Amino acid sequence: METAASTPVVIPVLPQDLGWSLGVLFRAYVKASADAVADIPGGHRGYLVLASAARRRLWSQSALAQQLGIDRTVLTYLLDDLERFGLVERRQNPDDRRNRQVWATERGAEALDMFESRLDAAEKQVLSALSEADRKTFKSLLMRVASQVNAADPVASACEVVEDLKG
Amino acid sequence: METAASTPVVIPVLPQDLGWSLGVLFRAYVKASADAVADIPGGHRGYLVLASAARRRLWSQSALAQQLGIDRTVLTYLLDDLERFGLVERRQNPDDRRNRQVWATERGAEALDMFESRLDAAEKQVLSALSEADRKTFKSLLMRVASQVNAADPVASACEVVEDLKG
DNA sequence: TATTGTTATACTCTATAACTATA
DNA sequence: TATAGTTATAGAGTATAACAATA
Repeated sequence: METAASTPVVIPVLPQDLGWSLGVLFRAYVKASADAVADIPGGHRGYLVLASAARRRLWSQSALAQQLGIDRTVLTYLLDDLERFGLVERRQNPDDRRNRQVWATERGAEALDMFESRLDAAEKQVLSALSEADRKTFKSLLMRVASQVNAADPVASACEVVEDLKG
Repeated sequence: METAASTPVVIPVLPQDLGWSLGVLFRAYVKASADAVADIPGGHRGYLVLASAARRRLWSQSALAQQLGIDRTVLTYLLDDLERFGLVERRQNPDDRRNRQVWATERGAEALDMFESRLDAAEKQVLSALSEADRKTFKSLLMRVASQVNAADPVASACEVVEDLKG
């Protein structure tokens, strides 16, 4: 063992890598929120489906799947579980009976409130390195980036979202 | 089909969710950088190993694995591929012959330069929603958060990293 | 013919456990 | 006994393809 006196404590080469930083933060958030969403099938992903369903039930399953960045076949299984738990339900769109809209049940809406307050705590824990002001700035910038990225995706362009809203 | 005049174009409920935003951005970055790291085994992950090896080769494999958020057994396969491509090599630590340090080869160091310049482009594309100033702010805040989160991880505390530096 | 959602299958990725060698 | 790394196996997660219903 040498003495550590001459060796730098931390050489932050990786944090400068956007992919590394995003990966670290994403994994940390998933881990920190695991308990918060333990009661819901599909974990954090299931929560996002529930949140989407509660806020607006105009999405078709395929649009929802792509918004969440998952395969539509995966969403089928996810919805099966969420429906079994009585949190959401599938209703046929009368205007286009091919697609089904995802609705939150009353019980689902109530559960959502609980999950959200729990997730707030997880979020604060993960972002605890930042001051309140910096945290707001960070979230605001992140939101802008994510929204643009999501809208720019060729599969789910803003146009298609509008189309979907009409359906 | 109704008229879209009365329906809002985008109802941003999901962007307020930290997990959703992080997931969207992370996936977008991975996708945007796919071409940039197509030549390197393990893709973006392989790049991170190479970057770590080139910058400092003091890490043991287990420390490296945890820094990257992957299992140590996964790193074994990753290193096998990187070594086969002649980008890195494993050297036994003379002070403790149980662990092996990961070094970048000369060829690996040269390749790294190329990958980095390519990745810069991917990064700018993904963050194109932000101005130059905002992008700097965002990256700075993200780095602070990721660094703290990574240091706070019980498995790889700052102390252990220092221990590792000595090895 | 094209699209939505479902089902069954196959594949990839990751973790678990057992093993070797060093300490 | 404990740890670093490897290997083989099993499992979870994901995508691919074929199908039925609807447009």
